[in-house]
Amino acid sequence: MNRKYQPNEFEKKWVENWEKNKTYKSNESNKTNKSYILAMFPYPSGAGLHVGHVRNYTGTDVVARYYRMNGRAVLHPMGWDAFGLPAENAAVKAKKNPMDMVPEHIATFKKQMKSLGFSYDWDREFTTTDPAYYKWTQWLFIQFYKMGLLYKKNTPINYCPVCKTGLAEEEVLADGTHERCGNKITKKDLPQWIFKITKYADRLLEDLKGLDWPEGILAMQRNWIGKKQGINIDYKVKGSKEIITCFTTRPDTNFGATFIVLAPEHEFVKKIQKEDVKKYVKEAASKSEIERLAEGKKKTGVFTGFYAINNLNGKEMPVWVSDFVLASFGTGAVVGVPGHDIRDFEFAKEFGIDIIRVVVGSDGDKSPITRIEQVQEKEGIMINSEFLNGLDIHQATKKIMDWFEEKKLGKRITSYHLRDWIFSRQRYWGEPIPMIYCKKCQWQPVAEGELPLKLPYIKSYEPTSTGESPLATVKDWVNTECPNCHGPAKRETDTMPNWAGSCWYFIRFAQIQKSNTKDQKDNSSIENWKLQIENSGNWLPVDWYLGGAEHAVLHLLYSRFWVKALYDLKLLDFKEPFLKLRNQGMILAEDHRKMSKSFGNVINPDDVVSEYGADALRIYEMFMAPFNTEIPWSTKALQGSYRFVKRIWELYQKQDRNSNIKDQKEDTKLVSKLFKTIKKITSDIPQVKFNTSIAAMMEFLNYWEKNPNGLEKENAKKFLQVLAPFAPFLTEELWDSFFGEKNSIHLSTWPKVGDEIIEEEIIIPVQVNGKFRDTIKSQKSKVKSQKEIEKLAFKSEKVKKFITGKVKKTVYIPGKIINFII
RNA sequence: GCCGCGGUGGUGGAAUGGCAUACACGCAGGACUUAAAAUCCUGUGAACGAAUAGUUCGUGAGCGUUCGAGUCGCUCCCGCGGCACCA
Repeated sequence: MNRKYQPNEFEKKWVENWEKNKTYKSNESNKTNKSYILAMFPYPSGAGLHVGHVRNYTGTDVVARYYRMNGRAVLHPMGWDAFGLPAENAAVKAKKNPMDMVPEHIATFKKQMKSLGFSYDWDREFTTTDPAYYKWTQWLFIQFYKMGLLYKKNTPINYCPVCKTGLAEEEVLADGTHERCGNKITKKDLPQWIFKITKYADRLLEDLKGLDWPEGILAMQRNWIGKKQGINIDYKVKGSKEIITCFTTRPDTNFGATFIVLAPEHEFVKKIQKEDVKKYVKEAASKSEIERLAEGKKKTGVFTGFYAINNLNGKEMPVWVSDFVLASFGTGAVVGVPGHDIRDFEFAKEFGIDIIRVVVGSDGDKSPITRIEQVQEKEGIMINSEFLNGLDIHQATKKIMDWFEEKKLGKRITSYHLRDWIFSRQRYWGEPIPMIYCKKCQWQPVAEGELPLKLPYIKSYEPTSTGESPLATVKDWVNTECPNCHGPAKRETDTMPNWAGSCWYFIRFAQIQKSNTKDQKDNSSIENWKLQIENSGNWLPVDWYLGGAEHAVLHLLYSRFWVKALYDLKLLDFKEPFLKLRNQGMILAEDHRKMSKSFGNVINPDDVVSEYGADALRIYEMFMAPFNTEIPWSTKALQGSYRFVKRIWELYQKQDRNSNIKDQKEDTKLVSKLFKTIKKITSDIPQVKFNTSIAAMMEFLNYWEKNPNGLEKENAKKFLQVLAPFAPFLTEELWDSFFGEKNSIHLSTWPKVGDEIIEEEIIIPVQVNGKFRDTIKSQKSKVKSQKEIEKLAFKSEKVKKFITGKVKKTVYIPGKIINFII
């Protein structure tokens, strides 16, 4: 009768049982009643599952279980993101081939995930390194190439000298280091496959409006896309046929323009034969971007000897060269307005260039600008600007843009911070790029029938310093024939970045259905793609996506881009991959540092499971803090969650399981409290408020323990049901062994509770002059009238002593509060 | 500098504009025990106070709106994250 709580005794049994019965198999869906609930799939590292993974996957699992019990068709799959630098670097370190190592890591991850009771439909599992998967990744690459979204170009790119590969802008952190390995990035000229993501900049920005994503992530994507409205203004150069075009967002200040600055890489600069200019350009080129930044903001520069003419007033503006102007932004040429731009001011001061005030700000200061504090970058009214005088800067901007465009001296331009996506990696462990180079026919895609283009198993896969991937040395792989003219040709030897596989994996989960893969042709072709989408059961797009915020401008941006391109190819009928996104916060170590092997502060979930059971770990991680909050681990607090789980177990053991419902007298207050708890959990889970769900259950348990037999059987079962998403093992065991239920609790129907049953005492605070003085009890269903409340309030000593004068006004909100103003 | 998020007990945190500090951890006292662990019970924002009487103060600071503000508005301060010689 009195079984002790020993989770290890039954957790394993249920893992096997759920697997055998395919309890979590995705059922048929239809568009109106489906929930595709997805956690960002992991890179299976050798370290095994981290407690941070457990937090993310438990939260996602709670949501999936909740919707499943609420009668929705749920797709909740899991797979492995195994290509890329981390896997390869780990393999190099372990002196193993990644192709051998990855399956071992996956086996560990999978075993750990199962022990934690995540309700995945394992029939849909796959790995991005499976040729059966990446043949489609390659096929998609070819479709994008054919639609003109990819081009190959020799260009200076960010290069990690330690990882020996080129990188995308998004992979370089603000401090100039590589986001994977933390080493400093350099620049290197390499021929690259480049994705025209900038073509989609506007749509990537616009469509953010319809997404239910955290504000911070939306802001980061908006910033990263960095859309700016401005104008390109053409300036004639005195004594030359050259025209210098400058991009500016502040043409309103153009009457204050006193100089022009060109980037050292600017085309016009290359034509200048002046010795000091050549010297300056050479020096600038030898400095890396990081060195330039390290020099601080002190302005350097050299005068070209040329003057440009300001179209507005004929003023001659000296043309300078300076490395503070970036060739990669705008036109690589800037018109200097030192009165109204801090950098321009610094430059003008440094080289004794004129400063003209053209805007008066809210401080009313009209005096000449001589100090940096006077530089007026903000709102204001135009002066010294002829036909703009008296306008505010926004009106002036519009007016002068119109003026420039009418005179054909300028053109409105939208600029973006977003750069095209560098897609080549000079590494072994990635999808081979399915392109062939023929001297006669140039670049040709691999024939669809040839896919997958398999990554050869090779011994020395370590990165090289030649600027080529190790595949370049595999001669019989490289040398091939041209798909077009059948002459001799060479394969592309660079591979795709680790983001490629994760760009569309959520689509694959929906496509794969074990039952039909055998009959269904899986060869990469448009027909098969469309067939698989048709047969995919309307799961797409993803309804709930949960994962870390670190992917804000990487995976999340790239996936959105691919989906939009696929929509344009009519290969998908939706434009956004992830409708709702939620981030989980990081779990720090107990010492408030990051968990790291080198600090020796890592918590292994396996150890926690074997000591406290999976349910206690799940409950703890959901209870420790709001889901998106960064929080240090606490073993003490974990023990508190363990006590909670154990007390539930023991409470059910105490109950008299043979008692008949009719014999038992229910404690109506307890039932009312239970229903209130159920209501709270029902509304909390979809809001990702797992911590307060558990607090509510704890509160209820504290109360229930005073009268263990106070609930009849059906109600005692309801408590288990709302606990089930959080503690799947314990609830299933009690459901089965205590209540003798034949079907899984996880497929049972979520308890419904109406308002009418919740009868409870409510407390009405009494305030005098807004200060709380006493309380009056009332019934929720029969709230007392103002007169009754007033009568009771005036009887209270606590209230009476503060009513020192006449009551001027009484504020009574029925059922809420009464406030006497004296 | 710009963008986003936050600041509540010793700690993690709770609170549709209406009893601030739920729930948990920790701590203190007690029960059980030869003892410890485990478990259970009680207490636990601060100040004054013998008090589990009572009063005052109290959600980063200051104003404001309101009968009433942790919550709404304004001005700051601090912390975290992202971006940045971006014209």
